[in-house]
Amino acid sequence: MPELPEVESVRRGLAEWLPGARVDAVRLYDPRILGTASQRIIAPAAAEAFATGITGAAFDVPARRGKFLWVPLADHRRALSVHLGMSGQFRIHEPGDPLHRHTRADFACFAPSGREFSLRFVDQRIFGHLGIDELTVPAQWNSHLPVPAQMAHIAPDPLEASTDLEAIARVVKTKRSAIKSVLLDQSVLSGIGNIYADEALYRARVHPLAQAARLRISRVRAVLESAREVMLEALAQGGTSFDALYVNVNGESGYFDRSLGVYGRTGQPCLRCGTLITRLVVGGRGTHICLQCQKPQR
DNA sequence: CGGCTCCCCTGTAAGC
DNA sequence: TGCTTACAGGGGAGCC
Repeated sequence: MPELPEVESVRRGLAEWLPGARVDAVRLYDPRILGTASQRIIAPAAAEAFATGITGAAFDVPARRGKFLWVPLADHRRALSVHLGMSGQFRIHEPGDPLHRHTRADFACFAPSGREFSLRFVDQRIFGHLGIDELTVPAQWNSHLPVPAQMAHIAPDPLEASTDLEAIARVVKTKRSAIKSVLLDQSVLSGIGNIYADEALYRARVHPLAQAARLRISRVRAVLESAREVMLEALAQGGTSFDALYVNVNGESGYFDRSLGVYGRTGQPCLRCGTLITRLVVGGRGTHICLQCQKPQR
């Protein structure tokens, strides 16, 4: 499932193709991709508005905050907003290529070079989302990044230059929930999903159920820095999965399994101490820890 | 505020 | 063997 490093890989791939490209036609194969879990029924007018809003526009350089992605339109007032959800992928195709089974939308594009290509959004589970949205600068973050209005509540992520992890650590310290739940709270710090939350806690040797407010600030700092580190490493390994006709974003064939310390390693020995990795549930999410390395009191 | 639960969806896997 | 059920996960809504 795409978290920050995977979404950034996708963004970089799109950046090779989209800037300056004009959208000649939009085809929505499944309008549910415009909806959300609570708004699944899409009025035909809404689907129409999406298509007409994009058609004729030119794309600018794709941007990202956390797991959220958007492609500003050339007027710099609106953007194609994207969340990959669990299984969302972008693929670049020749216009006539056969459609992948789970293609939900297809943008016929005309590049400045004169080349035509097809930008396709593929999403098996339809947890992903596409939209068209106004760009705004959220007031609550110390950042000047214009983001789609729907994403205004999303906090900056650890890879943004203006993100101050020390300040984030102080915010985390005010939370009474389990540290893992705080890591997954995209309004505190964005980009961390279930996998990297487990990895960051394992690296920093912190128990996922530890109450954030009761952790020493140095431990919180260590967790946040570990999260940043592990995501940077993943990005370095996964950043090259894009070629002329194919975007690999689903993680199934990437670095995932190779470099993970605890995630998905239930029953296997801890790489540091050999203790068997345990699985528990935190905030409804499957959670993987080494009971020896991540003692509750630490 | 925080901690639940449910929902969206579908491929996979376990259980009967 | 073939069916049914459980489960996974990100994010948002609603409730206590």
